[in-house]
Amino acid sequence: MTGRRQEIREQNRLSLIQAVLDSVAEKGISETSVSEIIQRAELSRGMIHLHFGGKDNLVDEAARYSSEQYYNGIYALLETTGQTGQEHIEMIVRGDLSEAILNKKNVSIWYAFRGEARNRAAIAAFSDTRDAKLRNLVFNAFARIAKEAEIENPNQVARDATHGTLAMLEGMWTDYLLHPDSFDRNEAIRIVFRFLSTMFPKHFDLSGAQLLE
Amino acid sequence: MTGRRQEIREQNRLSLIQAVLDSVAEKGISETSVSEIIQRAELSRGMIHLHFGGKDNLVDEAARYSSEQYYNGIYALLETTGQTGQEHIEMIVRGDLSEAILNKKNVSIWYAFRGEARNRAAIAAFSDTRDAKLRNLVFNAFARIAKEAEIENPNQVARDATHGTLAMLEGMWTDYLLHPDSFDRNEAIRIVFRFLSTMFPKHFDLSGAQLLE
DNA sequence: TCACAAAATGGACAATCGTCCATTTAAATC
DNA sequence: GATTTAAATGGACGATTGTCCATTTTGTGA
Repeated sequence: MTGRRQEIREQNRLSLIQAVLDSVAEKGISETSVSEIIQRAELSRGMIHLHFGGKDNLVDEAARYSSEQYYNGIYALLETTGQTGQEHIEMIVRGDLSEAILNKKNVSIWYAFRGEARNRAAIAAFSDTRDAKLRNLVFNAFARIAKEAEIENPNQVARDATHGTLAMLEGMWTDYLLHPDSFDRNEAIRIVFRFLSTMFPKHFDLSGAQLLE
Repeated sequence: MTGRRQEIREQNRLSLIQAVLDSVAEKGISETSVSEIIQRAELSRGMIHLHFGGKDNLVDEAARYSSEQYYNGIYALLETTGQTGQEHIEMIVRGDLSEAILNKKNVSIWYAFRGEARNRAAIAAFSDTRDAKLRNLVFNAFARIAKEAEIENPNQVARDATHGTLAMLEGMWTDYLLHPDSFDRNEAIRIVFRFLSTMFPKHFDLSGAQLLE
């Protein structure tokens, strides 16, 4: 059994991570100080050093946690649907643009970390890992679709489709970042599906362009 | 005549802005301190307060300058080509993905500022202005194309094409940010043109997918 | 060449940063 | 209930932050 002692310890550890993410979302990385963090977590100053050895390690850990949460969210969605390539793609697109994943807090956090990624190796690594995992899921799905479509050069087409789809989703996130209140989720999904249906007319049409409930 | 005095003054002002941009590109916003800036500009500590009233104003001004540089670069390219819709779109896409505009320094700066945009009104405003100006150029070009194409609902199609194209370009920038050394400029352009040619087959084909020399 | 003023300097300053550890608290064990 | 010890506390610490101004420098016009 996990003793009450260890339980509290882990809960405090998590509180610190959540406090970092809240602060980054609300005030940005440059205003996320040790004082800010421990005030939000309602813990004492020494806890950061105790649990993580220093502030930088804590921030890195928060970035890792956040990346993992995103991927887990997408992956969980895939287990609620069928296993065909188009079902996977549809679910990834709709999930990536859903309120549960694409929301003000997540977007703030994600872009704040991205802005620092180039100068912080650990953050870049988590960002890359998330990206590579997602890319892999999407490519595998498109590879199956391209094979079925009996086109020439299916591998290259799958590659381009993966690249194009992810680039477009990325762009939609940026739109949301810049104009969260005027962002039109339906329009965003429709445009991605317009792209999908022109590339694979037999596999996609605009009827798939629905918001995730 | 502009006296030598005023000339030096303006040069120093510009040195400070350039120093901020260099520092942001190399070290990130959070490591861009007053000490760092004046060391790069080889000027004295008081100059920031003298010219800009404070560090925050200087950083805002650097963000404004950077946004303006981007837009001016694109706009200058448009004056070297024809005035048809497809010529404009081709030039914008090729310019946006050219080495002169999409390079390590610019990308670092752009994403660093973006990461702070949500928490700094001034930076968000410049980011928005650049975005709106570009969006306007692209929409006008697509509107002309959609009109010629004699399709139904040309306005909506032009809107979607604008949204999709800009989202894709945005995504390509992110790719470059994350993997500047393995980024394939040719592939990026090809994918955008694949999108364009499926939307407007009479106006675009893959022959336009060439790097800007 | 001299007097004036605009521009630039660089250090003083309080505030805040992150780190670290002597001390206190409280869960676990006897 | 007493003892042990892991966990948590919170303040001291030096380093660094951005601001500001008394002083010095230097171009300009008399």
